[in-house]
Amino acid sequence: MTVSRALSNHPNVQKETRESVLKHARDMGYVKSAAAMAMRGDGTQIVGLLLPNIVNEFYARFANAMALACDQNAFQLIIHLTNDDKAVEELALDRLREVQAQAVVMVPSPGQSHVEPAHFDAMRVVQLIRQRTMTKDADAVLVDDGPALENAVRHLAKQGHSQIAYIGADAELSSGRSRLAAFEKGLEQVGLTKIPDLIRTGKPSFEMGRDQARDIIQNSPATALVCGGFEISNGALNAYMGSDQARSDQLAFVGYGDPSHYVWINGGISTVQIPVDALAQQAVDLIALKGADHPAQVFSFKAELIIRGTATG
Amino acid sequence: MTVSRALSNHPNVQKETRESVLKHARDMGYVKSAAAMAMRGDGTQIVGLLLPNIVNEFYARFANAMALACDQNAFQLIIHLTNDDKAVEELALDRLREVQAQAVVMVPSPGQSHVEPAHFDAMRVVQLIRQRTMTKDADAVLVDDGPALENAVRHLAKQGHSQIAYIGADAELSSGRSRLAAFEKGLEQVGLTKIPDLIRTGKPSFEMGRDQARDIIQNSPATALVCGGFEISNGALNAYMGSDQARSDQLAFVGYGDPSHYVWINGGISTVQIPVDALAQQAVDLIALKGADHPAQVFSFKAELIIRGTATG
DNA sequence: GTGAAAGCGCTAACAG
DNA sequence: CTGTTAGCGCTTTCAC
Repeated sequence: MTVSRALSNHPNVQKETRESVLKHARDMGYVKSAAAMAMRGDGTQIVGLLLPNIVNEFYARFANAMALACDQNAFQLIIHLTNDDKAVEELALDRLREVQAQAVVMVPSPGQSHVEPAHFDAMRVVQLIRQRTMTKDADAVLVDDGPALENAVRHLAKQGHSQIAYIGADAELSSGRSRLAAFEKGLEQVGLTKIPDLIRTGKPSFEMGRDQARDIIQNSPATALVCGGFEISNGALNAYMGSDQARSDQLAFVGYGDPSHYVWINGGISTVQIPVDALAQQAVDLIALKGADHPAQVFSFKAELIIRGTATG
Repeated sequence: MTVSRALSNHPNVQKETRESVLKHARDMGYVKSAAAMAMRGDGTQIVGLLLPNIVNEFYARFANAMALACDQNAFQLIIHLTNDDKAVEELALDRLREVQAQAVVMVPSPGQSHVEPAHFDAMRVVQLIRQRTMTKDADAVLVDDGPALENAVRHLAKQGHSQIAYIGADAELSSGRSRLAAFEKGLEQVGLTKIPDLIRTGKPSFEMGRDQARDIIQNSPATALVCGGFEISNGALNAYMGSDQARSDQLAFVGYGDPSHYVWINGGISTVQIPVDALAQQAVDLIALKGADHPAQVFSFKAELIIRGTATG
């Protein structure tokens, strides 16, 4: 009827009629049914965000920036936590498909995608931080942290360290591979030999970082430790701060990601800083760009090494 | 047709037919349209969460717990950030109504609700931390922090402090009123007189906390500072850590909320610890309890004073 | 055991 | 300028 046109801003409706309709609608608190619109095929305003968790400050800041941007663009942001679990991730994607989400921004969980079926559908996909090859064309917003990690090793070597340990993700993740490669490249650049026992890789998590760091601190001759992952860094820091004061004072520490409190801890935690706001902005730009076709672009943002107290000589 | 019954687990369908249907559905990655279900009146699986922000570790942990619980209960969690702005909040609520969210968990923004219209509708409402009187029956999950705050004052007095400052939310918030009252009650209990210049209230935010703390540190004779809010605490801590080392060493500090890193900063930040996981669990229980009627219950969880380095004599 | 009809809220495409 | 028809995907009736 006419009210539909009035509410949809169609031209063919009397000025007074429209205003009357709009007023009444406002008075009775009417809102259009998103379900009906979706069913007609008008699409939804829903965007999904899949993260391992949301307590890690990096992810929290990313989610915060995205939520803000989504509110501005009249999107609804649905968040699912995957805990880096493939099965949970697939479930979340299916649920997003149920509500016909326009797009998903996701941190792909480790493990090769076993030829994912129709888990994506019409959703635009933006991969964050990590990149997985997938059947579906997907944009990617990545971090170029190689130079910063090499730089960390060079810096530590210059401080006289020759026993530099590394904790990072294993080769299942593209980011795990590339960070480890950067670390090793750094060693090579300064002429240090790779010590297998000081290189720990695995499924990245707070617990993994904490346990590996604890072991390194207690049982290895390492004099410096470099982290290659957000949760790993926090876990390792937990072990570092909890360890015997004298022992940790002898260990140089370089974290990954830059939670706001790192600057206040232990004279300042040195770290690889990731430009989280730029990443979030790029991700939102990609999903706001509801352009029809998908050129599947890849963006990369440079990380920076920040030297503070824990890595000065 | 028959496939509908098969997919909906109705009894009236041949075993082999059902299995065939299910198999094909899985193969082609079929998922039910949430839009169609919603339109029929079956309700949605959507739950809204309205928070001021999500970088503050308290809110992040709350959101994390809720997101996890929602995934388990097959809910979809839509997050909107209000930045404590009333207008933004109302907009977010309307958007949640559009998608027929089952429930909203919200931290009400400051300011009396100007007889909110139909902003709620059929959504179950759970107020978090703060409570606002509203036309709609709403559950509330609150923090009983009075005893902990009184305790903080008593502890500081016992350490010899007589010039104790307080930064908190103003009277627009029930929580602001009650925390201030608890602080003053604490003063009274130890026989200290209230010093108006050392009591700062206003719209709670990181900036507000930082600026007030900076002013107190630089221009007041206070020897101790108690915070009455999450962002205020982080802002004040920022000023505290950034201030002249000598000056801040002379100032005892009691924060609010217990971000994981407080324990590592400056010998340990004393603080009022809120049981965030219990709060989140209660909120989820309330929304999972899709029981028809609304008894509008109020829950209260006890906060605890944690004394660390910054409040020891 | 299976099929046909109807309706949830909305709007594009046609009448009038 | 305004009204009617039809159909988006799904599940209840109610026949068969």
